[in-house]
Amino acid sequence: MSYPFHEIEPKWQTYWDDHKTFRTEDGGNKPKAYILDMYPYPSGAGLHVGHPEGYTATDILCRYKRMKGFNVLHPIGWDAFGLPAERYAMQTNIHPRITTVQNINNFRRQIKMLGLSYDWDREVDTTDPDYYKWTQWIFLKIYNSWFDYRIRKALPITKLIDEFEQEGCSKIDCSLYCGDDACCFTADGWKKMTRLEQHNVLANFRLCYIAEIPVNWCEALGTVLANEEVAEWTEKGYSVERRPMKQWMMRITAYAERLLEDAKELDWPTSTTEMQTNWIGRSEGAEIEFALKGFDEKVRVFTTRPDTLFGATYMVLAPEHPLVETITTTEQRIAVDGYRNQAKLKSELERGIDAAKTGVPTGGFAINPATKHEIPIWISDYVLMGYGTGAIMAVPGHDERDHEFAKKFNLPIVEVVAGGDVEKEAYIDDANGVAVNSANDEVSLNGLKFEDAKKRMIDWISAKGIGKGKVQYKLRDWLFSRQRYWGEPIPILHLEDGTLKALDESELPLRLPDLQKFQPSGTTESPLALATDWVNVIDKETGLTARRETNTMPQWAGSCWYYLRYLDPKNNDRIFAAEKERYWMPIDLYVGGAEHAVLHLMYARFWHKVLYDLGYVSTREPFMKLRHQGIILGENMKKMSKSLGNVVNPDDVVKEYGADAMRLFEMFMGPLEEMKPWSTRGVEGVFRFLGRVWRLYIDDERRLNPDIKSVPLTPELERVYHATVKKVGDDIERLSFNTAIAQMMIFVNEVMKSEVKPRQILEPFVIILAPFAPHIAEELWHILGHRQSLAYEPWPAFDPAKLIETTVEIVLQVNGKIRSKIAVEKDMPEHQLEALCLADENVRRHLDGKQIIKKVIVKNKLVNLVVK
RNA sequence: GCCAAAGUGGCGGAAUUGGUAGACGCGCUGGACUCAAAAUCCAGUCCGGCUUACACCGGGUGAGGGUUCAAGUCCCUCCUUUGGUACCA
Repeated sequence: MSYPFHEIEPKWQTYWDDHKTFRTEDGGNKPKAYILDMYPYPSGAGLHVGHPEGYTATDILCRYKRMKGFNVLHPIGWDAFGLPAERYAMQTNIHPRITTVQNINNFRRQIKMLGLSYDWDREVDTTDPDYYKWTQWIFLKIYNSWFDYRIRKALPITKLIDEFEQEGCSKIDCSLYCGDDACCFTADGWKKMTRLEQHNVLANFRLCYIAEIPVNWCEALGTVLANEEVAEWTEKGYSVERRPMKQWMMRITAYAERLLEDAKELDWPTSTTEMQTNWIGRSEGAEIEFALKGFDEKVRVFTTRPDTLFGATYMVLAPEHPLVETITTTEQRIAVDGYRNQAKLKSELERGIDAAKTGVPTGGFAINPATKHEIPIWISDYVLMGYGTGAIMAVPGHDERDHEFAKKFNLPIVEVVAGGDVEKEAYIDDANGVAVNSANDEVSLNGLKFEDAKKRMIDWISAKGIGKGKVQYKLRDWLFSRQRYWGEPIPILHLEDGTLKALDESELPLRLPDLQKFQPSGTTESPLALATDWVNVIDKETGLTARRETNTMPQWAGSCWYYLRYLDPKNNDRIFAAEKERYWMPIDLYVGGAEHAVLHLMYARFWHKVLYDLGYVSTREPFMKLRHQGIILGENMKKMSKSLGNVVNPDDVVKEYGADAMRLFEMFMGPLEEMKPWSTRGVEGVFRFLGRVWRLYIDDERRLNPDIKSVPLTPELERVYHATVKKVGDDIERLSFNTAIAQMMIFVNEVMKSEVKPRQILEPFVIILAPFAPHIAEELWHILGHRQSLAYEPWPAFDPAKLIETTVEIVLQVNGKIRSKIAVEKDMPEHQLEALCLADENVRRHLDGKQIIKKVIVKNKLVNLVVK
């Protein structure tokens, strides 16, 4: 007979809803625990078995923590903007709002069906204007801020204007903001600028800005994609081309150093921290200026090996480098233009696939500042415009790529670090190499190892004013705009005088206009461009005509801060109350998919740091502890997919075995973070376990099993009970749910075997079971005579004294091999153990005729005799 | 190529600090109950040898080496799988 999960699961779900059992108060005397799931994108396909894995894990921890006396914040919401809903609208003309609401309703039904203990009063939906009002509000905060490198933090742009008015830009290193166009001005100079001029200067400083950059444009989707999104869509068969477009960017690069540093204090999977570190890609080196033969312009290069400057025998520019135009000679013009046109057609990815070196000489020459030699300047697509300065000094003796290129095009190779054979291959050992052939009238690196040589070279170029030490990052600014309808409108006006104007906070939310059609605009603008009434406005303040920004925000925007809105989800006056933020933050545990290792998790950290600098949040980092749930494969060990027909639908599993069995199985499969296959047999296994639990407590008449009585405990039952309380608690704390479940099975097996079923351990066992299988536990608790939910019952205590076994098994070894086992009293002194070992018949057989040369005795564990 | 994580029975996995490898579950085998089946319960189940049996012996945690009285666990080399990355100067 199976137990009536069909009846009891909906019953308790209704009870929890009606009683708002899991509503959380802000504050109080209890210690707090903020335990967060990555909220889902509510797709039309409904919940996948992968979702409940992470959700069940956190749910168990939350239910346990409540019993341990914590005030637990455990919310859920919907990441509901996004391309799938919009694409569906393009096909059907059904407003994405409608499908989004339907999908959310379905997801909510499925999540409730699993008995997850969320505080539903805190549900958020990123597409709700009351939510995206605050996404836009953060956008404005970021737009109206700049990063002050002197104190390494963001400040309101008004502070910068004040400074400009007082002392111009004299105290600021403008090259960090304006690059080569650094336009230095005095306070007077600032005041004399026109509105537009001032606007343009400030644009260089803002954390959010518009730039014309080559982007990944997808014609079929009618939108640009971030570099990191390209792979996802090309896999689905969409093609992407590179074209320069004006796009909104966020200056995440300003935070590169802090993102790197603060990651050290996080309890995250090493692979995830590692991926972020690689993504940021910090490297230390120098920027060096090379003079051009016959031109006044200089070329700047970035190198991590300034110690090899004497070995730079040629230079390579990226095909898109602006100076290519200037230096190309008439003889080389045709070849250079041809090569540049070819390079333009290739994406960065395609350039990488064909690793064979190509390139053409420009005919121009640069002067190596150390050797004074004229070195030829080539262009090649192995130099990327997007990294460093888009130009390199080529040192074929000590760089593999330069070596390959030099070999192919017969360029000179000079050894400047001794230790290898530079004719054969580049010698790149920076730990052992010693500088040679590296001296001129002013400086010599000869005899120095890498670190010293590098330092001396940087000192020299700095003194000469032709370069400086520099830290370079791979990380690029965040491409923030998308040509979509179904996203947060960017609250910016383009005024007719060419300036941008941010909306005032009081004008938020800037709502999406309703559209009749959801087709792409036909231009590179989003469908919002078609909403002419919405787009064209008059700016009240200046009276100028204006156009609204038609780009919308990327899907990451809403998820960059949703964890903060949960703290105070209904607040209409503020993004959240400061005291609530101080009470709840930071997040104690964050669980979600590893696919968000760099994107979501880095963008969210970035926004958090800006909000921290501006004083809105009190912690440097949002997510103190992070874990990823592993992917659940299909029964055939392959990734679940519709085409393979191995997708498991939670609705079917719950229908057949119930939510408790589903939860239990997902946790019993193996370690949370590992990849593991679904197994219907496995579900049946835990389902049988729940059936055993039911029959242990309940007789055929649905009454309490009459064998459950207040009777004295046997020592065996007492020990297994206390061991279970301890192990299940410990295992939940370290998210080792599979072993916790195994221990509960051991307990139930023991009690089933026993004639006596003492109420004093069976009653608290229901509490131990409850975090894992809450419905059956509530029902048993009820039948045991309680009239309230067990959600806040205290977690049972265990008595460590009861765990100690009075007898222990001692392993007797000879030469490390087990020869016998004996049961002895605990803490038997070593000399007695030794005596018993020597007396053991089987041990003696192996000692026969041999000499004992060493005795290893570990109390309560083993005796090992070493013989010869 | 580079970086990271991981390789344990027929299967999913356990072994938290160097100290009894294989907990728990699945599957399988045998038995009980039943007219029969399902369900349930009991027993066995790493591989091999020997044995009526209890026992006993040998081997065993991807491969090979090392440290140690003792290694799934620590060190070195290699192989495989998964994830990330892709000329980042």
